[in-house]
Amino acid sequence: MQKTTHGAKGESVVQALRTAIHGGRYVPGQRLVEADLTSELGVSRSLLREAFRILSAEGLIETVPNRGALVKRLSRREAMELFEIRMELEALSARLAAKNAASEPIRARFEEEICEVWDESPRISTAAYLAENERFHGAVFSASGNGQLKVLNGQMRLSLIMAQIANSLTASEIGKSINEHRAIAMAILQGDEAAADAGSRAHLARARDFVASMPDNVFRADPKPT
Amino acid sequence: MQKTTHGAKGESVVQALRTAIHGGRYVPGQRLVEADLTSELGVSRSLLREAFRILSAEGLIETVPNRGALVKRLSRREAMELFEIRMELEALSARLAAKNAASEPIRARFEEEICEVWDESPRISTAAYLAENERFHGAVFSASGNGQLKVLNGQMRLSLIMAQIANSLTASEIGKSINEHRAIAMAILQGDEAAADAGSRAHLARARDFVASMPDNVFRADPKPT
DNA sequence: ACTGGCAAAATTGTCCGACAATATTGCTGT
DNA sequence: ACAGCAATATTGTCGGACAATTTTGCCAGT
Repeated sequence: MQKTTHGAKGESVVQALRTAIHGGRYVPGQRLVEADLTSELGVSRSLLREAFRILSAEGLIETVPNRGALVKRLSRREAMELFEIRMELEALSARLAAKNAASEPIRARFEEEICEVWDESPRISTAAYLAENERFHGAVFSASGNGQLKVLNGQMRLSLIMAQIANSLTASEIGKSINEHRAIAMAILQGDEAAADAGSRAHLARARDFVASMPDNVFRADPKPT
Repeated sequence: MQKTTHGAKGESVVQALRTAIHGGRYVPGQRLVEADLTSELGVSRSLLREAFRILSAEGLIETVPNRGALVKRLSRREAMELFEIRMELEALSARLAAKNAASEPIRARFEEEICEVWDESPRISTAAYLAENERFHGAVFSASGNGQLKVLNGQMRLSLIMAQIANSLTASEIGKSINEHRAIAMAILQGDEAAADAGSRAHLARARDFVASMPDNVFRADPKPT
């Protein structure tokens, strides 16, 4: 095993920060101080700042001039806008996946990635559900066969929304979500595009309404209240 | 007028590169050498590299380890995937815009931004059409009122696709495109969501088919032809 | 105690120079 | 025309430097 391939360090920094944010180790709104992170990650400011740019473009962090980077905290409006978009992208993805279900390798991969969905027992923890949720949606996007779509999915900041509302998730809500996952999975595996589309939209609509029902304090205050 | 607000230089570099690429001053596939650009733009390598990361995340350039940045050249597959997505996003955007047409300020702004579409005379040049095309689609996304959607639109790399096929554009194709723009604009202004949706899809489908008809050499060779 | 205000400390924006690793170019002899 | 190799160009990453700006901590005054 070689040292490092001269130029993979940058990517590893990005990855480290990404998983730290996804995993909730840095919470929305938290400030990311360069000096702290450079010593913590053992990289120079140059690399860290390049990583910030990448994460910023992904929407995971945001940078305020002269104040640096902070973990993005979505406003209610942004969250709703994202759901509006997500509904279309997920529906498209589900339709494509259903069409692709005829292809054996794609189908096999998909079935393996989502197998946990068939487990009807309650989930062990909220964190476990959040991870499963990301895996499920990721699997659908992968099965869609559209690489660009999968990239765009990464920009929908699912994990940020979840991090902001995680505390309010109830077992009942989680149960509903997983039941819907199951319905979508079945539709895809049966190659039923219309059902996959409708199931995805229903799933997203319910999730959207749930998020919409959250109190203001879980969201970043919207700019310009006149 | 003050010097600069301490920290706007980075953004200006990004903007300079962006417009240079959009405007075709750097062509797809062209390599972007750091040393050249730092002296040309008068900034340090640090800033230039940060700009590269941003542009890369936007999909305008791509970076190969140890070879640096080059203007992105889309493969046929990527272009088709983007059209598939764009069809959904534009249709959504058009529906939302149609719904918003009832709002006077939004409507006024939209009408102003797309006024050129009513001009039925042939366009002065391909470049003029390309600019008009971006303005039109941008206007629809703006009128949608969904900020995230507008951001996503920027990631669809319309300008890259156009740069790759610009030479093959005929006056007839341009005419068709603008007629479709007109139809979409009318549907939006009349608040006819269904027509706006259908018009957008038709427009995108035709554009997709046209791009699909291009010969292989305008695209980047696809990886893995086994 | 509380508050406004100011100086000190922390932090960011930007530049520069350095050096190893890798890629590209150009020469050499055949 | 060409394989091989050396010279050169370019990227990846680091560390330091310094001005502009923000944040913090302290103090006087009411």
